[in-house]
Amino acid sequence: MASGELNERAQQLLKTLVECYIQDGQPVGSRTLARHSALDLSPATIRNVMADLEEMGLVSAPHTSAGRMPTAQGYRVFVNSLLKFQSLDSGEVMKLQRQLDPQGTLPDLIGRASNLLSGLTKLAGLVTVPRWEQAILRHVEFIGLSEDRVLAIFVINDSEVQNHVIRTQRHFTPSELEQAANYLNAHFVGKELQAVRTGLVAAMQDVKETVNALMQAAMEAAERVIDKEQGHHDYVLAGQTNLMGFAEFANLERLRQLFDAFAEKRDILHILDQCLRSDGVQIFIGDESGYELFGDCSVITAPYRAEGKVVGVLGVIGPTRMAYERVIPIVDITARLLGAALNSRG
Amino acid sequence: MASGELNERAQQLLKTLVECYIQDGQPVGSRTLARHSALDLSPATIRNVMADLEEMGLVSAPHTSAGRMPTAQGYRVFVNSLLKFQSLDSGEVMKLQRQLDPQGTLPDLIGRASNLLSGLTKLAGLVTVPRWEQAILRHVEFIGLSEDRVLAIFVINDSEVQNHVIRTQRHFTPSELEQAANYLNAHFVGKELQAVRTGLVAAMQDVKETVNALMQAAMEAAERVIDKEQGHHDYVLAGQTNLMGFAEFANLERLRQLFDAFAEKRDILHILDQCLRSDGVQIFIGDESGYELFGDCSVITAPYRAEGKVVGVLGVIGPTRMAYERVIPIVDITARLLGAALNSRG
DNA sequence: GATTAGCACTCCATTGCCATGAGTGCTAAT
DNA sequence: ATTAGCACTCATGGCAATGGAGTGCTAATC
Repeated sequence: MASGELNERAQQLLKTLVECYIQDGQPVGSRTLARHSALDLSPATIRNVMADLEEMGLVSAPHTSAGRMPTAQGYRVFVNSLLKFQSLDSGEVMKLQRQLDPQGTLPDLIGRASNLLSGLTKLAGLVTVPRWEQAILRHVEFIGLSEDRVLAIFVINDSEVQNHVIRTQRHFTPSELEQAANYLNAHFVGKELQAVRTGLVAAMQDVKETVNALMQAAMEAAERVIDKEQGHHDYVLAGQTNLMGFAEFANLERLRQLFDAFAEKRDILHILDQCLRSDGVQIFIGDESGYELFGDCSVITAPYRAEGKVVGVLGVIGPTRMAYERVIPIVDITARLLGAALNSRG
Repeated sequence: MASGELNERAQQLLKTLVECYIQDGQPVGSRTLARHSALDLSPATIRNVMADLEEMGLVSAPHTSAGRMPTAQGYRVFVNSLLKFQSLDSGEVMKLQRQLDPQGTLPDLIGRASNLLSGLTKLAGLVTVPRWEQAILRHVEFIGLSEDRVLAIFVINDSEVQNHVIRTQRHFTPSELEQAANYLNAHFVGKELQAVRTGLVAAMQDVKETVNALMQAAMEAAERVIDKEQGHHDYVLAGQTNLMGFAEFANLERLRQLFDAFAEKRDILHILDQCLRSDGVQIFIGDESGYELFGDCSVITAPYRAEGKVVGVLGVIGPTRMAYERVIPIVDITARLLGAALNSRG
């Protein structure tokens, strides 16, 4: 057979091979394949096809006399063109919707989403904390705490509140603080945070000397707010213990690396970030993510939106040997429902 | 030998037995014990003593022809009366102090403490989020968000801010909101949160009808704040992966139960809560905590204070076979230093 | 009377061995 | 092109033999 293309039959066989392997995690031999594929072929024929698939790098055998298992590349072909999604039954969708009702705090909602993902898929769930691209200042407030400490409260977008303690050079009276807050509210409410910063720099030159020191401090606080708003990537993980069930991670050292990566967050966030730009379900199989660390893992992600804009990513991580046809729709719909929940908090 | 008391020699032997076992995790035999104990005794004599210790339930042998290992009770005697703490070298203390400088946000500080604990002990670190017993209202602020949503901001104690979105029956104008906030600030600032609640109930009857609906909503928000303030136990965990190194947890099922307990938080918090009332380092060995789940774990905790009052607990969790003489002082000093850091945040 | 040497005994862990069975590749027949 | 047949490979599990670490007991010793 030409090494370039996969004929109908080879595809069918690869499909059932992957399915079998996903189901019970053991190399599948020609006889099993013969029984499970709808095709009416003898094991011997199948062995020939397998040899071809192996040459193409889609399957491999752990040793001479074992069956074949799919390679990362094999999985890739499988999900790209052979997979038929399983649509969720409406009961499950209802349950999802119920669990994702928009009540409660934002972190709570995010946590529930992550739990849902892990619960439904029996894998580890990941949901990034949403980040609105444009952060619009709604309100500023200063409250004196002690001699030299002022609490600055920034209300951003719809209901996000950030507060920072500012250390000031001298004491400010309540009326001074109010005056400063009024000034800022009058000039900057409704503006984008970045604009606030640049605006503040300009304003510094006009405003009377008395409050200048405070303004300076406020600006620092604003920068911190911007930093947090833009740089503060974070995600919520759930069900990591689900991963311990899989034979793939029976090796404690392996498991430890994975869990360390979860705690370290950097690498995971890097992967998730890449998905912010895509606009549908994305699938990383094996080390396609670029990290050897995730060697025999797959990551399925989908961005979620609020008011039409992508504000975060959610997904699951598990062994490459996962039930893609089930997991992918779950990730997809969870992203939609989380988006809907965010909108209806509006 | 009488089964009641431990003579000098038996104590000494128990001590070295525990030390040896802690060091390399394997049942220690009479010969090894003879070599490591300062006493000049033959293995045969030691075997006799061991038989006594076994009868008392302080040591046990996994099978006939193996050495002895300490039971939970044996560990208990060890830490209660045989253990000599190892004082930390000043370099380590300096490092601790440096890492725990009071800069940054509160959650950040807590996180660093937890990391330090896990880093120094190579176990899992636990730090509860501090909870000030008295929550004094410093400031209230209402900000209109949309037709029927108002953001309520409560500043509590020194620099803690809580915010809640309230759904209201009708729209409130900014001046109405300001009026309501002024009223609350005038009457309740400086009061304890509980007092605010009862005060609000009383006030509801006086205040004019117009803002009544808002007040009602505010009261709900206040209750939520109180709930969160009082009921919102939480802790920060670090270095859980350290536990994977220990042979005690080589069993994946065992490890999973443990990690699930970390994620579930309930049981862990329950244990930590018990330590709030004690006032020094506390040690749970094996299932002394009351949870079978922590069968071969020990938990070492110490409460930490701010302004003289206990506000939280920190500690570590690891296998019973841990280096108590090193871990205990570390937990102790970390609690002190965290307290100091909290105080100097002013 | 306490301590110790000596000895028989127990039990675990390791090793080597063999049988089994699942599965392959190849070749020749269909 | 497909398939039956066959020799070959390799992982796995059971089994017995072996070695070693350590014990308990008894009798000798200090």
